[in-house]
Amino acid sequence: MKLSKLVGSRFKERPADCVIDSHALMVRGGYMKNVGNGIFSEFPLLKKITAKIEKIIREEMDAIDGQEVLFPVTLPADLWDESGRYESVGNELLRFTDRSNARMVLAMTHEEAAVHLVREYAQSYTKYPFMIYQIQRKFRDEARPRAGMIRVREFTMKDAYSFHTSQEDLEDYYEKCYQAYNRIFARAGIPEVVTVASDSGMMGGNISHEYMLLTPVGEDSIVVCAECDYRANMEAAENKIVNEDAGQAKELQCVETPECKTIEAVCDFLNSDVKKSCKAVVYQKNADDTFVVAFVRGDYEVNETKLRNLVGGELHTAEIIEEDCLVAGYIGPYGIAKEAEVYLDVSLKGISDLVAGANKEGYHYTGLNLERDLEKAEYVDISKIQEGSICPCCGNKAITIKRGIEVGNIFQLGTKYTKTMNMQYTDENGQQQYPIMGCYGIGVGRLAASICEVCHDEYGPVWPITVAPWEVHICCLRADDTEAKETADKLYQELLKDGVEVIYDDREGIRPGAMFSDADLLGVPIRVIVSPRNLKESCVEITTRDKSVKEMIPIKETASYIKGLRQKLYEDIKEKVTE
RNA sequence: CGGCGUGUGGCUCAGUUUGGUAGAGCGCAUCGUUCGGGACGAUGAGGCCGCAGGUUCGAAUCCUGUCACGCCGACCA
Repeated sequence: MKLSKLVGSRFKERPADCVIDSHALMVRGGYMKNVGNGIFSEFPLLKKITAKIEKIIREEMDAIDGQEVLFPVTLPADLWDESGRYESVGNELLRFTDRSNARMVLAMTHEEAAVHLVREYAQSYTKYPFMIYQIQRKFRDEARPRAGMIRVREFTMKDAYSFHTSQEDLEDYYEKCYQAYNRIFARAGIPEVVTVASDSGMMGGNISHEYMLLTPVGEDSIVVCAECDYRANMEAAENKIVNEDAGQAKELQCVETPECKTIEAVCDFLNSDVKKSCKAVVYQKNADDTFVVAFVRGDYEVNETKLRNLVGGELHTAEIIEEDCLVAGYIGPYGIAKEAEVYLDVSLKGISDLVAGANKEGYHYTGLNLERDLEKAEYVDISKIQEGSICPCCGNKAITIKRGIEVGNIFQLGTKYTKTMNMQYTDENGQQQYPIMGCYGIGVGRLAASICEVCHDEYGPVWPITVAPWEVHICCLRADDTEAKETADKLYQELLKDGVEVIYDDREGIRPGAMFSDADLLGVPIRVIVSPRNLKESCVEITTRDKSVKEMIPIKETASYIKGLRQKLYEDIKEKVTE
């Protein structure tokens, strides 16, 4: 490929609306173009990269006996009625009607379609286990797309669905997939992707893992233990708290605390320790009238995901008005209105002397002892784990919080979809059974952007050779110089003949600086510089995009040197792939 | 859905406060001089200033509405 023909333009200035580097570089480099809110087109440059990522994914999925299929993007709503998700999923699911007014959806995930495809086929236990996957577009009407290709509304995803006749078999396969995913990310040049325990969310099921690329621009908070292997999404991380120094029990007193509506104000006013205070956070359940009040220690935050799982319904931020049974700013667990559903966080357990709202305008209690003063004090885990907290796995106070991009996930779904959609098989005893499912996703475009995010410098991406748009980039610095042109042409042809993927910048009248800048934006791992200056020494210059190699190579040895270097780059990546 | 912000040639932005009929740099085209980290000069093309109303002799500028995009939050396999 000659660079002069590559569709897509590169430019110097950072686009104004790009917040993260990978977004800015991929726009500047002519990789993609924004079409609408969270919707992008891919130029050839990005398409080449995503095609390589897809190839790696296909190879690894096929290696664990996956079979590629293709589901439609548009699905009749009936199918989503079967699983109940037409109703239960929020606005991320784009619903519309066709010309005959039939209800349709744009698929945001394909569990329903997968069950639909195989439920007649797989009526006998002899067909199991099997896995089907596809690499295809999805649409999710995200409330807030952001960060370029990291969070978009329409995107390419590999989604896989496995079907099993026993939990053990699912777990075996889950483990295989777990390893396949590690190989995929290592082969794509980001072996540093870690797995974390996660919340299953709307997918249902029990066990699930997310594959996280740790980077400060990530939008998920990841809990990592410095002492052991424990890693979890903040949403799912158990918060273990032991209030050892609980203090002396004191008399329960109702004290006046005027205009103290925040926990900080109360503690300031009473000159008390925030760690001995009780903070209330109020939600409303399922948009009905039920208030859900979560109490956590004053220095903790409510983990809404954990709370939502406990409550078993949707939660909305509540606004308390005067007619309500609660007193905004003065809510406490003692003497709270019976209408409210109350949850006490484990962070409150064992504190004998708490400051808490008195459920009365302008008053708080001091000396509150939940075990003593409440009829029933049950504690649940609904607070966010913090930096330095106790690791739920090893018990050390070694928790750190990092940021990560979720590049893939795997779920043990169980029978949620096979039951609701009535998919059954006959087992060896002639009994009807529901198959057990797993599902496994990887966002292709997000993966490409994530690689760029962790593999770039100030001038452009530094693509790992396994996903790079080309392997070698030839810059002919003076295409008007006959000798340079002929040398570069010849090298180009020779490399092509040997099956090397080459982009050849043969443009005349482009100054070296501009040519280098373009090459940096393309991020091709091996660069060959042919110029009159180098030719005086009968050499060409060969560098790597990451600057680790910079050699003058005699012209005659160029092709073999490049092939050797290419080989080495592939091997460097292969070394990090665990078998 | 709430808060904030921005819409002016392909890109980055000025001009809006105080209305007078649109600018700069980059990019693009042609010519010349240049040529190892985004050169210089000359000439040229390209914009009904997001859209719709309104005020006015006159609107990019003031008013009303609307749409789009971005950021923060809520939400999110």
